[in-house]
Amino acid sequence: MENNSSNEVSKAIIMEQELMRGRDVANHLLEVVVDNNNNNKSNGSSINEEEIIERSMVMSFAEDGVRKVLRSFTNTLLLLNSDTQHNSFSIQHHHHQSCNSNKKKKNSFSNKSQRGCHKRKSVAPTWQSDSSILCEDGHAWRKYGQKKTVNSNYLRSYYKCSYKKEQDCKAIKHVQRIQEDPPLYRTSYYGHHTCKSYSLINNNYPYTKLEPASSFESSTLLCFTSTSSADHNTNNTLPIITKQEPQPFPPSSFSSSSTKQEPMEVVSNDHIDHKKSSLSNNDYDLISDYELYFNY
DNA sequence: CAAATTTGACCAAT
DNA sequence: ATTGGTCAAATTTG
Repeated sequence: MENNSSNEVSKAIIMEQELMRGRDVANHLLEVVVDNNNNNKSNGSSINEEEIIERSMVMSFAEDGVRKVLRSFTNTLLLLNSDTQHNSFSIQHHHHQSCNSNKKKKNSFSNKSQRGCHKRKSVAPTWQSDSSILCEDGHAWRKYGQKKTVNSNYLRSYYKCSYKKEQDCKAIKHVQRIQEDPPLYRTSYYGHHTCKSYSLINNNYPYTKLEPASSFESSTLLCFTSTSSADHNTNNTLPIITKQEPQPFPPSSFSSSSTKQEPMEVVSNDHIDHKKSSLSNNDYDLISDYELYFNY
């Protein structure tokens, strides 16, 4: 029995590692394909026209396919890492017209590196998901801003990959509450992770950790009444439990809404070593009652 | 003390 | 002029 459950645990860990490896490969492949596409466009070499057209069609198809594979990996990781109980959850993909999505290009202007000097991203997110909780997506994020948007009472929080500095990972996400009563949060992801990060299976202390929501909820309600003078502002912030887990590496915590996650060592490509069998011996309820919408 | 978050300033796009 | 996105100083966290 306990043997059985620890089997489940290590199986889940291995599954996740495999997924991450797949994701990394897909990421790499995507870079290659995109690079190739861009090069093809720019150099009008003197091959015959049909060949050019055909090749570009094939490459568009390839890029599209790689993106889909990448999304599948990402989504599966997300599911694997999210808490399962009682949470409605949906994922939506955005189909930007074929390949040439040159969303945020890098700072094409070297001139100034002043504050806030960046291009606005005017493109649909790579993908986004709505969830009744703020669930872990298996990546480490660093919050870098928060803003009230014009048509929402809730603040939008801005996160970038924690490894942006070290690994130049360009992944970004926005999180914003979009609904009050059945609380609903929308997380929009921009770009894919190119970092090697470690993600861990969620343990099973899941939902007990949601307490901050309570203060949030109540203050929101009181907002109209009267004496809740204290904080109007703060009740708009996301009830993120970001108090990130300080633990060094035992993969203990994956609280449902934490956005942080510690580094851990670097991925070893060739072998999966499970040093983590030390973690909780309970078995995990992986995905159970989700509503998932994969619209490919 | 370092590292993460908060918050207002700043900039580009609209 | 307004809005969304980012930076970085100040603050908090641990």
